[in-house]
Amino acid sequence: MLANRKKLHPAFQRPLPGRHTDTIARVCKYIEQSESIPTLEELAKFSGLSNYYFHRTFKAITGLTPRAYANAHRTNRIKKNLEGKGSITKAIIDAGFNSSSRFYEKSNQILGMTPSDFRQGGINLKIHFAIGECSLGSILVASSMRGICAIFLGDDPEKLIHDLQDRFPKASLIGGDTDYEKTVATVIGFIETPAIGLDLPLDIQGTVFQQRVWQALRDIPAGITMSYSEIAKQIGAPKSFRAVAQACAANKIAVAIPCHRVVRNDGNLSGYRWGVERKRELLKRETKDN
DNA sequence: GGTTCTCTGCCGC
DNA sequence: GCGGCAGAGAACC
Repeated sequence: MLANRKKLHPAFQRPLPGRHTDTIARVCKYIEQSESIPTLEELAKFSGLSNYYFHRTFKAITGLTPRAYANAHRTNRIKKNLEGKGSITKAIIDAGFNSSSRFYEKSNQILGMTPSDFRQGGINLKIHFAIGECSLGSILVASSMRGICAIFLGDDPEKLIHDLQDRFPKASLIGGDTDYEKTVATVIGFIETPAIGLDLPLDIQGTVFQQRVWQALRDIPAGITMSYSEIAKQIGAPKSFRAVAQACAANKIAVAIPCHRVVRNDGNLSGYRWGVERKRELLKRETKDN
């Protein structure tokens, strides 16, 4: 079943991490230290590569485009700034947004709520959720305004709801919405037949590093598995395989961010937050589909 | 609403 | 391995 683990899928036949890992790491620092988002040209110049090749190399190593990396960093910065004291406008400007009105236009997209709600710990954040049953047991699907923010699997529906409360302690959780049942049905359909894919927006919240790991996971095609250290190499941080494992464990969106496709170096399944038997079953289905 | 920038697929050397 | 073009779409002003 795991014999194809070493085969290089076409998705990975692109500029390989390694040769420019150091350069890209320097570019990442450069982005982090910049007050505003540097242009592609500026970054390419800094790296010594052409715009085109720099862009592809950056994405191959970090899993994010330079713009997406800079945006993710800026989002983290605004969140940090809002946790501190001082005015919201100052927090926005200090994070590198050139005007607060522009930020407000997109605060829902960026924070999922207004900055003042965010400051209060997401007190007005609305999350719709529903519980269903699938062949893997109980399933909870939850969405914020931006998209699916959680998919949990388990045996006990009550426990899944408690988990959701723990993960989003201040949000108002809205259950029993019949419209939302459709979303759950779509997700269940995807779990039963992974080959159909999941064409729903995701609300992926995490640190820049976690997002890089999760993006790398989403790049693993169905039917293929990778090890934690392979993922670490893939994102240009070969020594960070433990952090990769932690990022996998922190994944809140089961199956859609396929952390089940990450296994141990020797091919053993290793752990799975939602039960190793479910991991085995998911991988079995995916190899059957291919 | 026009302009500029970003991103990706494809190709050539 | 690397650079370049074209075209679509997003972001900006």
